[in-house]
Amino acid sequence: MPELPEVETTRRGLEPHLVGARIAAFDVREARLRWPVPAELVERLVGQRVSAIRRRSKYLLIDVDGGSALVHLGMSGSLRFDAQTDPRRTHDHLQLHLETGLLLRYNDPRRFGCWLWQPAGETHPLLSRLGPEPFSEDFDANRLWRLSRGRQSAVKNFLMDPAIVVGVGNIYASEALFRAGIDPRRAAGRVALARYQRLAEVVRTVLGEAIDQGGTTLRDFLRPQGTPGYFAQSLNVYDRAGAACRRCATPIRRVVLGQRASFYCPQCQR
DNA sequence: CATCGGACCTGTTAGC
DNA sequence: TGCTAACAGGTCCGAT
Repeated sequence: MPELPEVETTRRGLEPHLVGARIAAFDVREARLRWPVPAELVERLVGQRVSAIRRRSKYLLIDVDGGSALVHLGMSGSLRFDAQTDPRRTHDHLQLHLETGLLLRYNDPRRFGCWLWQPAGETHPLLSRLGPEPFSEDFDANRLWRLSRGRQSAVKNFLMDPAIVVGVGNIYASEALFRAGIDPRRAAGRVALARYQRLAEVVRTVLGEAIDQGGTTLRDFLRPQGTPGYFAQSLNVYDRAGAACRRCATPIRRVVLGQRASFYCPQCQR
């Protein structure tokens, strides 16, 4: 489900009620996530006060003394604030009881997400090989151009490679390539520098606009307070196969690249 | 190295 | 109405 804008939206929704709160209890109802939830995580979190919540790529880091909970939402994970009296729902696998009385619940039907422990001062192996954040200075056209030379794989797959740049998932890769006018099937090594210039810009603007809109709610994404995101109404190509291009009215096409559905306008994207 | 396919899971929907 | 197959916002890992 979540790409960078949805994770950032989640982070912003958690921040006001989570930072400064002490964790009174941490219930693991189902430890079988992508990797088993380690017992150490429970020991490390209970009794601690949350000092910050950060995001790196699509991971959330909940900081306490001694380290951080490293949280990934996978395809179907979500975090939600509940009152103590709200009943647990199906797939509510974890719950943090805050001393304020709020309950932070982690729901994840497919269990592709993870909750792990990262000791202070260490970088978890999952984070160690990630490329730059899209809003950082390290992400620019030169990087895209340099790293793509000789690459035969589709530029869409290249853009979704977290070693190149983090946070661009299936929705926003299609959307960015539409805005840049680049055919998603084009070999990454056959995209010129000037076009990567445009791509780097629109990756930032599309992600930024999506964050401003609270993310994209296609089926079930909700913010921690229960409200949907509104970026779905701004999508130009994603999930619009057969519909008219908003720019030229040509029917949007769907193709599969790297086993993922990809959408583009055959007229606007070359 | 780059690239590909399979793996991990459950829920929803389209199609017969 | 019921069954089945395809598909879903991620990404790691092993084989080639």
